[in-house]
Amino acid sequence: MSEAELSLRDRILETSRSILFSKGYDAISMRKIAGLIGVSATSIYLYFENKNHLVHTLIEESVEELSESIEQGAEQETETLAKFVAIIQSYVDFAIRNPEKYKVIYMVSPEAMGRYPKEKFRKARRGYALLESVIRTAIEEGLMTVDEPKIAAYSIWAQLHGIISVVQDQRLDSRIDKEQFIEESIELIVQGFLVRTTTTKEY
Amino acid sequence: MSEAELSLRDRILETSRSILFSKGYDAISMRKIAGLIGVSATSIYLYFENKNHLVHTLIEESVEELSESIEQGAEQETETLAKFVAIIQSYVDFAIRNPEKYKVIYMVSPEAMGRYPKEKFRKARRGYALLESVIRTAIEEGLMTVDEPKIAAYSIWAQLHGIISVVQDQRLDSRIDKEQFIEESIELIVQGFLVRTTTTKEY
DNA sequence: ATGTGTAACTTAACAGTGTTAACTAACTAT
DNA sequence: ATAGTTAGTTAACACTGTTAAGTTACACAT
Repeated sequence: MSEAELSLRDRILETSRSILFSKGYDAISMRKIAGLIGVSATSIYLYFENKNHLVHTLIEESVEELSESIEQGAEQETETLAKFVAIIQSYVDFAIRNPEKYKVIYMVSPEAMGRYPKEKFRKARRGYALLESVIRTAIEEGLMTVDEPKIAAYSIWAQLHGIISVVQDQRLDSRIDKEQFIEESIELIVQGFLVRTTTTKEY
Repeated sequence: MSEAELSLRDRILETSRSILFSKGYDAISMRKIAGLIGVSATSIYLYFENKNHLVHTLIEESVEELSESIEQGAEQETETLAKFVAIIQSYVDFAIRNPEKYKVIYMVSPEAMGRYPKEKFRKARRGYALLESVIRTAIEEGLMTVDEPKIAAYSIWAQLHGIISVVQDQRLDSRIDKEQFIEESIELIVQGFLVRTTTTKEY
């Protein structure tokens, strides 16, 4: 099957992704996508309920790629803490290497996506599930002490998301080196989890 | 000066804010704002360069309120670590109590805002500056060990932003209690900063 | 071979968006 | 009184997502 013989549905996705990555989310319009393919704008509605649904499909693709990245990163390590750090590093690396793909994932809020089938979200949860299980193992091995591993996993992810989005949205002070910021932030986040062999100062 | 005698500029801001807080960002349109005031949409352009500039003015208002909240929170405490935690707590409290105001602050990316005068950003930086100075004091007092206080301050803020935005964008697993999530996340973030009296496990 | 049905697409239109250019009415100072 | 400025207006352009109705082409059954 040659390039030109891709199904229209696939060509729509391909073109949307290309606009999204090159000109950003706001540049995506039904007429622009259709125009680039050489088809009428309304044809898109034969394959996608509406624009939201189309974008949602793009999100799924990126989520899948991110999940795979994390899984591959985790596989490289066997020791628990190394695995823990590898997952974190894989997440950040993916975001830095694929800023636009990362951006899509957090573009549409889940409120708007709520209507779509729930099994699609399970894919997205693979990363947390992996992180959560590593945290559970770390607790068993006495390397961490957290009340709720599920909460801890989501908290790590949220903190990382904060770091990444601040960098990608250009909210950082111009005097701060981005790479150094990310590196030191990961260090700080990881430190929050490691077990203390003696008590720390109380506040 | 009665309500009705507010300048048109003020009424535009007031109405925009009210639409923003009640119906969200997407619901703001020049025609809708103008319609509610009883004036033509183009009149808005007599006071604001464009929609972006109008929204930017709203952002400034919220940034100012947030900065004041943080300053007031910090004033309540004298001891360094207590001050440190108070700043963090004030930031989170403001976000939780004023979700819409918090949302505006991060609505428009600074790329689009770059053209506006730089002195407006100094206000926004008051919070970081305060946090940074507390961190410097904490280092002097031997309570923390961080390489770069400025980076540390921005990192904390980014991590907190991640936690808050994940909660507010409804990205949390429905089984997780939001309050517990925030509370434990703050604990984890703070822990990352406290000085260790002995070495922790290496990874 | 002819008619029926359907799939894949089109055109035209609606209601909305931000923004600009040109116009008008009212007030103010010379 | 006249000229200038201020504060607003209307009309229009070029977009946006989305819907309804129409068209074309092909597959299949009689």
